[in-house]
Amino acid sequence: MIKRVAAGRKARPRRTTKVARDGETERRILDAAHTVFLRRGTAGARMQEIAREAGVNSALLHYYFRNKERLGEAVFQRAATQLLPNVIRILASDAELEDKVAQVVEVELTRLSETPYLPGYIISELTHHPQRVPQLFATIIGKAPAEVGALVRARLGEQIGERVRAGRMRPIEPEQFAINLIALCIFPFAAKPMLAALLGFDDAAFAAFIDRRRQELAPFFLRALQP
Amino acid sequence: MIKRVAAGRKARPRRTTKVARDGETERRILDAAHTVFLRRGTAGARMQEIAREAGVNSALLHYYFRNKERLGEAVFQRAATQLLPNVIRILASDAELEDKVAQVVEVELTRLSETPYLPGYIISELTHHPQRVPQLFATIIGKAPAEVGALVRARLGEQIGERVRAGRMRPIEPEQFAINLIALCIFPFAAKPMLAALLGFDDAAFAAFIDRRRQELAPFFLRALQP
DNA sequence: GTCTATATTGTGATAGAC
DNA sequence: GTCTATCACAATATAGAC
Repeated sequence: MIKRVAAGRKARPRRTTKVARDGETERRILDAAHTVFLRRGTAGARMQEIAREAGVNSALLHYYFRNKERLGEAVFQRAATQLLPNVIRILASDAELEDKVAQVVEVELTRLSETPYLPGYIISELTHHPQRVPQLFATIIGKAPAEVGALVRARLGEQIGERVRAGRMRPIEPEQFAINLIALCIFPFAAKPMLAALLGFDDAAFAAFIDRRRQELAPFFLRALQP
Repeated sequence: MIKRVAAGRKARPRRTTKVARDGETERRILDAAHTVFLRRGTAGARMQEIAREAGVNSALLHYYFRNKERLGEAVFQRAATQLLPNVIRILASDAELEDKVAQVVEVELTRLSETPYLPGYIISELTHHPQRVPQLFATIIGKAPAEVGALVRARLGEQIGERVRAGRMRPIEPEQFAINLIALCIFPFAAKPMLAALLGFDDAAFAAFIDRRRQELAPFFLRALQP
């Protein structure tokens, strides 16, 4: 049992150096870690660089996150949370299939325009640590990954089936449907550095490219499904 | 000037331990490095692991490649050479547009099925070292990257233009054309670990998935371009 | 060319003062 | 909670024998 001194009053430490309220420092560190991990990858990231980026000493990183591995997991989960749950929610929703396509395009291109390094980082981590994928996914979406897959597959399969029977759509496996859509949204960002070199895109040109894409992509995709 | 002893005869060192003829050891090391770098990424790869994989001592890696960075570059160039030049050659060729699509699908899915880690590795490296991209590309394809981009763009643009004027195709920028096609080919491999978790694919199921894709992808893509 | 042994540096992590 | 100082070890790189 912990002895309470001055019961009813929160025990606050005296501020001898700069001290952040609430979880502000923790957040600053996580933000910095996010930046550095996305730029360098988990293996290439340096605790020292994160500390500098956060404006604190590297000992503090260990104070808040214990070690590099845990900090890396926190960053990965935060990053993956920005990428996956939205798509899953939309694809599993009750919206019309055509609306789902438009929504995925809109949501993903918007999100990725804000954090263009995200796909490269996620793909990189998944490729280099495939064994951790199931657990990480489970934490992010709160269900077993295979369960989510089955849900999306069933829901999409149903909607596709309806349209095929009505002669309005060509048969396609729901998995292929989902992957094609996601590929078209994500790949340009994952390949951004390559496109920059090959097509001479700077950031502005790339942004314009994506904006044009925002208009064209859903119709492009839906035409491919016409009977 | 180096003094020649026994002129006319190549100076060969005595074999005291196991010695490989030709460039066999160098090749073994490069193969091992390829394996390890693709699995762990450049930053995560360990010279020691590469040496073990190659069945030699790590000092030999330095003998042949001087340092880790150069070894990494050799691997990257070798890897990128398996992925890029084929596509570029096909897209810039004189073949009919529809045939180009079929060829790219066929060539890429075949190549990537053999080395599924490749896209994840390339994307990872590009993301984490964007500044090195132009030079690396220049070495691989023997031209300035932007030049290649312009070439492909011009050739595709011309072919698309013909078809649009003939009312056989919907207008699309050549850049979007190329990226959509490449995205549909490469993304499933880059996202393989994610798909494995979400859809419960093991290697055999993934291979079957790709085989079905091989049939469907070109028609799918071409339908999207119909007027 | 290939090895063993070792130097040198980089980097994650902890101790302890404040 | 935050810092300075330092430890311990991992990893790259080199020297030199064979």
